[in-house]
Parts: sequence; C-alpha cells; structure tokens
Amino acid sequence: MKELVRVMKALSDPNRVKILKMLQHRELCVCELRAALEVAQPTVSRHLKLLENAGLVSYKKDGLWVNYRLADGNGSPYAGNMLGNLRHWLRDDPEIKSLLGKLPTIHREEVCKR
Amino acid sequence: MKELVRVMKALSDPNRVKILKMLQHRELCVCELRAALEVAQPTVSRHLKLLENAGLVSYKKDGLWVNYRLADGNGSPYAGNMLGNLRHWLRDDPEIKSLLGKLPTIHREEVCKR
DNA sequence: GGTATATATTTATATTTGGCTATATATGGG
DNA sequence: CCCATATATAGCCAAATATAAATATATACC
Repeated sequence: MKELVRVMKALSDPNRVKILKMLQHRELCVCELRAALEVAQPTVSRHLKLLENAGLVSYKKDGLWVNYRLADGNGSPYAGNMLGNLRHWLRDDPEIKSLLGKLPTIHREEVCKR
Repeated sequence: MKELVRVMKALSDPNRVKILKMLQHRELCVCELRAALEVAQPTVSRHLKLLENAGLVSYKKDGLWVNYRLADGNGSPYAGNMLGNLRHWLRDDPEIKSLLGKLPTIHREEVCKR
C-alpha cells in the first residue's frame, strides 16, 4: 500500500510528469531538465529524488553530470505499469507537445553555464 | 494533464485507495465507509468528493442514504485505467485483506446510528 | 409543520508540499 | 592544492491538503 501511494504521489505533480515525458525521448541531466522546466535547480533535484524513490527513474553519473533516465520498472510493479501507461498518455496534450518541441534545442553544453 | 494529475492525487491517499477496494465488493453508503475506516463522517465525505471529481466513483441517492459505487470509467480514461489496475493491485496487501475481512460484518442498519 | 437521521458544507487548525535561496558535496582541470 | 562547475541538501515561506468540530441541507416519518 505504501509503495502504491508513493508512486501515485510521485505522479501527482505536473512538473514530475513532464520530467517523465521528456525522459521518454532521451536521457537528460539535471540542468537540461532545469532549462526545460524553467525552475530552480534544487527544485529539479528534489523532484528527481521523489521519482527515484518511487522507482520511476534511475541515474548514472558521468563525470560532473548526472544523467537521469526512465527506470526499467523492475523495482516496482506499480511504477512499471505507470511508466507503460505514460508511454501513450498525454501524447496529444498541448502543454507536453510544446515542451517536447523545445527539447531538441536544449543541450547541456549551452544550457549548463551559470 | 490536469485531469491526469487529479486522478493521481485522488489515488495518493491510503484511505481513498481503501474506499475503492471496498467498493469493488459492493456499494456502500457514507456511514458504512466511516465505520470501516474509523474516521469522522465529514472526512469520508471529502474523500468521496475527491474520488468523484477524479471520475473514480459515482453515487445514487436512495432516500436518506447515498450509495457510492465505482465509476464505469467512461468519464476519464485515466480513471478507467486505474480502476482496472486496482482490480488486481493490493489483492495480497495485509491491510486491505483485513479491511475487506471485516466488511461483511458492516451493515448500515447497525452502523448508522449516531 | 415538526422531528429524527444521513450526508454535505463550513470553519479552524495542523500537516504536507512545492518553490526559492544559501550552503554543502563531488568531480575535473590547472 | 585551488578553482570552476554540476548536483545535492538544508532551511525557510507560501500555498495546498487533511482532519475534526460545528453547522447546514435533505429526506423520511409522524
């Protein structure tokens, strides 16, 4: 029960859903997500941690960068199921479409200078 | 997006999930749910309203009672999908099993006197 | 119309959540 | 070792949410 509620809570925020939809297309580091969502970097880190605790994303460190990707779903059946649903869910959502539209223009080399 | 988040939020609370699991077995009125969950009556009403707004339950008035049931899912594809998932999810959850175990002993004639 | 009962709504209060700023940690390069 | 950069954590505030108590609404029965 706690596990299910944790997954549902993780999916209860628009920015976290947006992160998952972006990760369907490619791995992204924190500052790329920050640029796409236009929120502060610690905010992104916090969302990512909740998503990770729910079994929805995983990450791999690459030097200075931390690349996040969708989890394989083996960690939690609820997470696995929801990741599958999200594959087709929101495909026609205007907000998501415009977000994914600008995703190809975001690259860490340009975006990760502060 | 808002619709999805509303469904996920509705499923982000243990008592609301419990309500849905109980409604899989039979229609229940507010005071039966109150007795099963052991919370105050207005708390149950509020949870039910959130579940209804998410398209997860519907109700039919029967005189003084209001009988809640699972929604048919036509209102929201997200709600419909999640109601389907919940059919088998938590089937072996101990908390749910004990709750469903005491459900047959709860009848409005005995429980709805205050 | 008056009373009793089931449910809904309102009000007040406590907890949770999402965001930011500031600070800490970690890694790579001189 | 020192500095720059990417990410994580801590601390704080405002908004959202959950709960219980009080009140309002609705229905049945006399």
